[in-house]
Amino acid sequence: MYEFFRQYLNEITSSIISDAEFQHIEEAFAIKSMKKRQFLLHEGSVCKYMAFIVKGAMRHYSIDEKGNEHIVRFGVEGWWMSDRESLRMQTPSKYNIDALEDCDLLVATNEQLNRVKELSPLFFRMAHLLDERHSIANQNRVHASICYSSDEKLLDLMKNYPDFLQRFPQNMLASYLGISPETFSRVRKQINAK
Amino acid sequence: MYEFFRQYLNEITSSIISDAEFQHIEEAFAIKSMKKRQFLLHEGSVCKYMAFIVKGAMRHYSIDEKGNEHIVRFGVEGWWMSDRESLRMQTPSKYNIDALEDCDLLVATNEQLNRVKELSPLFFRMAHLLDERHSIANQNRVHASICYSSDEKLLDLMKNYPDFLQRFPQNMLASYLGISPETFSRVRKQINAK
DNA sequence: TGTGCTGCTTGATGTAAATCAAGTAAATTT
DNA sequence: AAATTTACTTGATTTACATCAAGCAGCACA
Repeated sequence: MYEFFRQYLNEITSSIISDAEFQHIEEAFAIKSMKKRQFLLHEGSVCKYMAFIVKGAMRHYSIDEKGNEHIVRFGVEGWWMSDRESLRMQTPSKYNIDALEDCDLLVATNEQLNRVKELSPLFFRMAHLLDERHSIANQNRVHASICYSSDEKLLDLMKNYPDFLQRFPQNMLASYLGISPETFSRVRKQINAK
Repeated sequence: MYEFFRQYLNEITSSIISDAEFQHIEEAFAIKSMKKRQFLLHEGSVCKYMAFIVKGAMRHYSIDEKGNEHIVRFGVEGWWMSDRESLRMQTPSKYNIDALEDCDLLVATNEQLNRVKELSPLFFRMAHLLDERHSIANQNRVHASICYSSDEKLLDLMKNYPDFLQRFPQNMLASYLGISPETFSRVRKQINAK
């Protein structure tokens, strides 16, 4: 359970974490299992956890006045899930996070996170790298969302996250791209024809 | 020139930086003036600098095959400008950055940045906070871009960055929102009618 | 074996916004 | 001051995409 997390930390920081340091991290993160459709965060409440996904898949989304879901982010093994804004500022979230598959998570609260950042320099560095990557990924997502037509959006998705197409239903992928499921289906057909 | 930067650092970290520590920072950042329309980064080249804007305004944008500009970010006094992906990975950028007004900048290269992060814990903390904020801002931008119709996008802009409406021409604001200048003009009229 | 879900496709219709085009006003250049 | 460019608006037309609606296939479960 923690072994995968340890590997992840080594990899992302290009280091080998010591037993002593990993001890701190292990203490800060609790194991949490979630069944499909269970919620990690409900709109209106403050985000409790920063969650590392060991197994399974999740989605981070909002619901508008008309009841439409808008997925801002997916998460799979080796990804983090949280509403950072809500977690850091301790403000009510406008988002939901739930499990798309049965999940095994490692979760830490905001305080535990701050504590472990102080105790483990490697974890601190990891947090930094993570923010950087997250920042860059979001930048690219903004770019795609502003510049691309729906077929370009889909092609971009197919290129960057080909596994998502197998793993998630098309209506969710459509929501992620900001297009309707029908358009998704039609554009997909059109692309495959080539 | 550096005084504004020093204030900024104090503010964002909620600390008071020592002379000794600020010395390191001052050494890492060079003063750079730019005339309106001058480029800090050209598409295809590797981003040289992380730039702190002391005075003036800039834009970060791409140009598509049809020659249309897509602005992903504006920058004004107290904001940072760079293509982080290109700077950190030292890869060619797909973006341009140029000055919308005459600018005074403080610039550091990637190495200088790494060095000053090592030398100054406060600067390191600042970098961390910055990434966090940047991440959150981009998250919200993704959300707006996926969920909002064009009038909601404009209202969102008016709420979050009211000064931009005075400062930047409408065609650029339209580009930033991912809508056409004509739509911007019409939607704006419609909103003001209320 | 049926009854209802869920996921996906396809066609018909509607609509928001892009594009095209023209014109005015303001700012810059000469 | 005239000429040119840039910024913005307004109307007409087109287009991409959403919405509405129906139908089908696979799966769950009773």
